[in-house]
Amino acid sequence: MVSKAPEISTEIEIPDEISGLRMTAQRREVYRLLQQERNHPTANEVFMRVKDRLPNISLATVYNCLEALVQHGIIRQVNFERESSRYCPNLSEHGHFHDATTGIIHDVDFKPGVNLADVLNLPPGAVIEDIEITLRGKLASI
Amino acid sequence: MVSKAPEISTEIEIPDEISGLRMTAQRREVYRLLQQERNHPTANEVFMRVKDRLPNISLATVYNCLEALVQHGIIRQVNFERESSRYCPNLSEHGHFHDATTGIIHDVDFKPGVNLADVLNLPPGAVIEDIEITLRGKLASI
DNA sequence: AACTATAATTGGAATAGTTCTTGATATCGT
DNA sequence: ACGATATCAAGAACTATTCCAATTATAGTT
Repeated sequence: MVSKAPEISTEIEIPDEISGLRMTAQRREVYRLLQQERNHPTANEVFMRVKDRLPNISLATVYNCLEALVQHGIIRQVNFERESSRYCPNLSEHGHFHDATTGIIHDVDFKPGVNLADVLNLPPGAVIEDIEITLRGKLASI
Repeated sequence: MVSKAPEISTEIEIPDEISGLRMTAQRREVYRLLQQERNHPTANEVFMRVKDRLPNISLATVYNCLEALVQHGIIRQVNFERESSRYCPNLSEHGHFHDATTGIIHDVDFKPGVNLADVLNLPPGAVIEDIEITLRGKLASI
């Protein structure tokens, strides 16, 4: 028996369980796709792309998987206005810049040491559980 | 002819035109309602309340009015996750804190002198046209 | 390995918010 | 008053998402 050559594939290994969520075949492929294509796809885009590997997967399952992954804090759901939700595997606290010209969504990180309470007049006693910062604009061609 | 006594009503006067948008009866009532009830109503809530004064107004018209007012920068549209859009006459740059316990939405102002670029690592060349900051959490009962 | 209880998946139907369409009505400029 | 244009009303249509019921897969147990 010949020993396997090391894989050249860039495929991302995904364990059997993440944060207490069992990785079924469907969840694994949905998550893998989000890791690979970091362009904030919609559920439907995920559905279409994941069909390459799981031809029988249904859109409902993609929604289920995305919801399970979001619930367990493995991915984040991102909303712009009332457009379809988009999904993103970047868990660090960050916002999004939506380039109106190209439609591309850029992650926007906080500068180090920034504290929201330094910036905003929060209502007294407010305990923040979730932050969503979305910017819309254009990238000036320099 | 007896001269009119000064009106006791708290009714808000609205001119015939705002920012180039002609104020029809429907737009006027929609706008007036938003000025009076600053609790970020949905289109449907606006619809139901505005019917007191314009019993024949349709939901489609409420949507049309809200859209026209938003387009002309007279009111702002506010979105939480994928819930129904809400509308708000507060034009100053501000965010929203959504209290998960009561469902109440609080306006959140920036502290004076704060500049977004000081806080976020924006993509180079980004020209921001619109900012949406939404916070979700709870108000600790003190 | 078979058995059972539980969880996940599927496909289609249902839902909800919003937009579109069409004909009627109001408004503006002449 | 008249024609051109804008707005409105009512309901149909659309779309993203959720729900539902039946099937399939999985994990734990014997």
